[in-house]
Amino acid sequence: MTGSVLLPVQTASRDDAVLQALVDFVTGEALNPGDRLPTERLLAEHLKVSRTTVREALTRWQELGLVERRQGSGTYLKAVVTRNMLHMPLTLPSGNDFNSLMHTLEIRRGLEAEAAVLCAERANDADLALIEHKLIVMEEAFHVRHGMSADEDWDFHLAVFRTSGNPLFEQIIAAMYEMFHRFWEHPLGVRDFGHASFPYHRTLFNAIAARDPVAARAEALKLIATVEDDLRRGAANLKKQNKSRAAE
Amino acid sequence: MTGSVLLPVQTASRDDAVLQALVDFVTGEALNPGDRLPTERLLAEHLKVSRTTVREALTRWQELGLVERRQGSGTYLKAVVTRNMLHMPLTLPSGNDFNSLMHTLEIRRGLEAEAAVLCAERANDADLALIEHKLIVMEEAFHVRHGMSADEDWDFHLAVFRTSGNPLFEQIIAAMYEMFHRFWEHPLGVRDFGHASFPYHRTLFNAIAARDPVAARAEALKLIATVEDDLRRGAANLKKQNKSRAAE
DNA sequence: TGCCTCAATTGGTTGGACCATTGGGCCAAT
DNA sequence: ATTGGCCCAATGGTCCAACCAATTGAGGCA
Repeated sequence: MTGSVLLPVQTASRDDAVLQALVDFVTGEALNPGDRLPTERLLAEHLKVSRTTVREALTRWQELGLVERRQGSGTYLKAVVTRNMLHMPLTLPSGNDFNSLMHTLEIRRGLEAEAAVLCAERANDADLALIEHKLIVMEEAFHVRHGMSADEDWDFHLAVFRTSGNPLFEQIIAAMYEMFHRFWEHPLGVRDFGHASFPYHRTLFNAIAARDPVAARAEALKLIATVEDDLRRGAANLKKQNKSRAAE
Repeated sequence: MTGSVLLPVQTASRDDAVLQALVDFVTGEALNPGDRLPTERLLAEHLKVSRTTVREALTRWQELGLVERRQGSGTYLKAVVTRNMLHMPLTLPSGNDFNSLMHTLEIRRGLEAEAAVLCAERANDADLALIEHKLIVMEEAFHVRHGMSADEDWDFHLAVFRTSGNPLFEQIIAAMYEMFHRFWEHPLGVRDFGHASFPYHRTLFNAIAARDPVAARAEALKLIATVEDDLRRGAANLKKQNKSRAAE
């Protein structure tokens, strides 16, 4: 009896190999997003596999958003393809209810706080200048429009994430933003959505500028908390509306 | 000229329709994760489409992690399927270097702490019993093998994430784990990798069982910290090896 | 020049065949 | 009664050859 463990044998399926070969081809030819891939028939011939197998592989890339297929035209690259890509399929069951929206905020709560910490630890003077600039732009937009401006707000947060030195923050939180806003075209009766978060942008910046990770985390959490409050108010509004509508 | 709007012709490709029909079937039959779906041949016959089309649809579900196929056995549901699911597959480039791995740990630091908090707040007695069971299984495996066992370890954390009530934790952290495991297969000189994290599994459970969110966060952070230490040690080992090899 | 037509190209679908793996049932040996 | 080997039906994986449907561009025509 040895302490060793029996590992299952490697059985990489065929279309995995096709995908790998495709990665090699795309990187080898230095293809960029927008470029056209070879015909399915050509790929099948060159890779010595059937067209069916090529199609299964391409279907998987399509589902990941790496590629777009246009009947009669061809298959086009939609994103940069590299070896060692990290696939993260996210799916929310019934993504338009209050709970699902709140779930995206719970992720943001964890990640934005962590990003703020890293940002405060790692920001150099140039980073700070950029973040402050984004902050000022956002504040000006706020005063002009008497309300939060989604783009300028996002730009500010983006600068924070990038300064954290970890590209995953930007990618994942961007996905959360998009999930959130896909069902938030017009706020659920909350006219000044996001209004309450405004002052915490500056306090967050101050904490970062002071290189105070603990304070930065605290301010980031306060900021998210205001968004969660807004969401709860919106849900309450919606409930009221439904009730009065049902009473008719 | 009427005021009506010209909607694009029903362009939902065939396998989109198949997917929709599958959703109806799964919800109608009240299938749960782990249950087996009908044969591809049966589905093709009932839906009046070719088996190829059914396969393309199932391939997409597989890529989203909704379903798992086992040759010779069948196709099994892996997650809850509902109408109005919101999919957002996220794929990002990343390498197998030290920095990339550390980035995944920074994400885990933020998310596992948050998940532990939510878990401590929301766990009921049944949840606690399940988590404790996974913990015991993991501890037994540890004593038998004199080291951490990846599967049992993951099962424990999975139970925590699921109890948090937010499916996004599991999905995001699963991707982080996968990236880590890709690297783990080439052991980097650290024979007892993960060893130090062992005791914190029980302390984490104790905090959750005591419904103490603050303590749960603290224990989760300690656990991740040990993994970060292991990774740093591994990176140092690797560096040393390279240096001595270069000196030959 | 500008428009139309048509044929080649390309992804989408089909039916049918065969391969590889799985899992259960059966049976002989222990 | 249990173990191990064997077979076989069911199931996902791959392949082929043909046809359908959308797109594109070249060539013809007014």
